[in-house]
Amino acid sequence: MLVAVASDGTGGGWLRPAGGTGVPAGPARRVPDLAGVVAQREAASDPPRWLWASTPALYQRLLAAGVRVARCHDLELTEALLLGHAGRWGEPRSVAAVLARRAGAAVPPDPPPPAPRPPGQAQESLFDLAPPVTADPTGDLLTGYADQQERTGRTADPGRFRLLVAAESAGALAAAELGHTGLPWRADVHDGLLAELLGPRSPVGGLPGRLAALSAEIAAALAAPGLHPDSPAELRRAFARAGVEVPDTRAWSLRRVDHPAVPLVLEFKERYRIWTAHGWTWQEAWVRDGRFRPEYVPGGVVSGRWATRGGGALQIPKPVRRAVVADPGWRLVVADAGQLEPRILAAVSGDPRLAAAAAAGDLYAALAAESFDGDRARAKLALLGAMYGQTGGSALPAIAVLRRQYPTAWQYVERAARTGEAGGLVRSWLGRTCPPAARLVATGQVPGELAGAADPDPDPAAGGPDPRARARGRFTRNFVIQATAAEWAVTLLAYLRAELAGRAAELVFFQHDEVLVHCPEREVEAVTGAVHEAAARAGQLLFGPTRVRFPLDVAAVRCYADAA
DNA sequence: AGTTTCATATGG
DNA sequence: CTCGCCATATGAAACT
Repeated sequence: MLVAVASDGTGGGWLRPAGGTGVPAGPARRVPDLAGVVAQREAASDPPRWLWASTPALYQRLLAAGVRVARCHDLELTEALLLGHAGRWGEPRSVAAVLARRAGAAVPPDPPPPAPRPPGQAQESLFDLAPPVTADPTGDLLTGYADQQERTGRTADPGRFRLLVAAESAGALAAAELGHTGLPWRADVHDGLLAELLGPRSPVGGLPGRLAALSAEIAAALAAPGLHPDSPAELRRAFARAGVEVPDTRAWSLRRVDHPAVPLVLEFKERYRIWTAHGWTWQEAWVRDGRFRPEYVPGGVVSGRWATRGGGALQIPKPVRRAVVADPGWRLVVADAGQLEPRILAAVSGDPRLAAAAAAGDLYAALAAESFDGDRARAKLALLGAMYGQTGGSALPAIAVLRRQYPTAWQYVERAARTGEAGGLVRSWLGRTCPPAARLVATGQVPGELAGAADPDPDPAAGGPDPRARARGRFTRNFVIQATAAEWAVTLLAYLRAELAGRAAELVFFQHDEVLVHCPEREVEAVTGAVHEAAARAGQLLFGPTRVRFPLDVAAVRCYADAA
């Protein structure tokens, strides 16, 4: 059962049941308490799949009212996937845009995405700002849904694309829930670690004590009074005057020179970074009531990975993770998928020898034993180099070994690379499509064929192919792996949130191939089992019977920093 | 003064 | 032989 649902902007809304193809099964019903009605239907024996325009626009209000749903169809996310599949990346995705395209009418642009919104400021939600809706939108929703069903049936692999749509929609639910729940964050522990790393906070907003002292020591070591070590240009000039020429002031460049200022600069950089990106100002903006609540954006990255809006949730420095602490009597179950991308390559390519290695707990070790004289590091570099399109460096001989011994896997990524170089589009396992090359979008010359469209602008210069085409080849080569890995991970998340429903355990963090569950100590065993089960089911759903395993490293800890 | 790009860090 | 993929965020530097 499908139920179209829309908010009226004042707490009420419309509901309209429909069949699986989007044909209405009755009239729309207007209710004054939308969250209450949705909660009732969710509690019934056969909760529907909710059809709505946008999960963030509607589900946040339901969550605020304490209501969760099991399944939805997010029309805008689905539209983005369908447009991408048709090579029409970036076109408007609203319900109005779907209907306009269907009718051959002028397509209205989408509203601009919201600015990053630290929870402290600007508490008004979309609903409070938007004018109340007076006309029933459920008819348009169902028309748009039916249109999407038809177009899904015409995709390259409708069965897989339906899985993609379901996974993307489930991911949107999980993302909203994760942002609502938040990551446990001990402000006092964070303060303590900032004091330890940075010293006392400056009352006038300047460098904190420890950084100011380091800055002075660096200036003295380089005989450059008043030096600002956070300025790359100043720092590089100061090193030059001290007789040390460096190409830039990156940490790895400085590490290669021998000068007493270098260790001081490296220490300064590390701590300065924490001060600016995850210091007191960040905490005041993003941590409330013991939780860090980032805003996740499912599908925000071209490869289908999630992004976040503000808060840097996906770049929390390792040392700062000490502030992520479970509540008393609770634990954090930290699960991350090891060696995910090479396992994905084994699964999608069907390379029998790589699949055999991917049946092992340590894929790289198995690969090394088979083909690299047991040299695990070399095996790893070869595989990563093949997936990233490495063309230089000391790993080239190892990459050549891989190419010879695992030809099916090699050809899979090589084919994706050549398609990209030629200006074509590639797809993930479930059918997420890469964006067209930028200049093709700009000129409207999107290739209609997926493979083999000629590059309209080949570089006439001698000495090799166009570097832009080469870069595009590396992008498409990696896209088919990274996008499929994202699909596997979000499928795991979808299964896991379903398995945790009804428990005290809560999903609190998700980062590409890693998931954190906060749960009472007594649930640790069940949660650990659930996450392993979710990983196994994700592999089966995507790839069916395969030797390839997707093992998880799971740790139950009090503090995030204690995992791995 | 406001906006864009660069350099550098973090994460996967 | 930091190289090859995907990102976000900050401050400095360089612009309009």
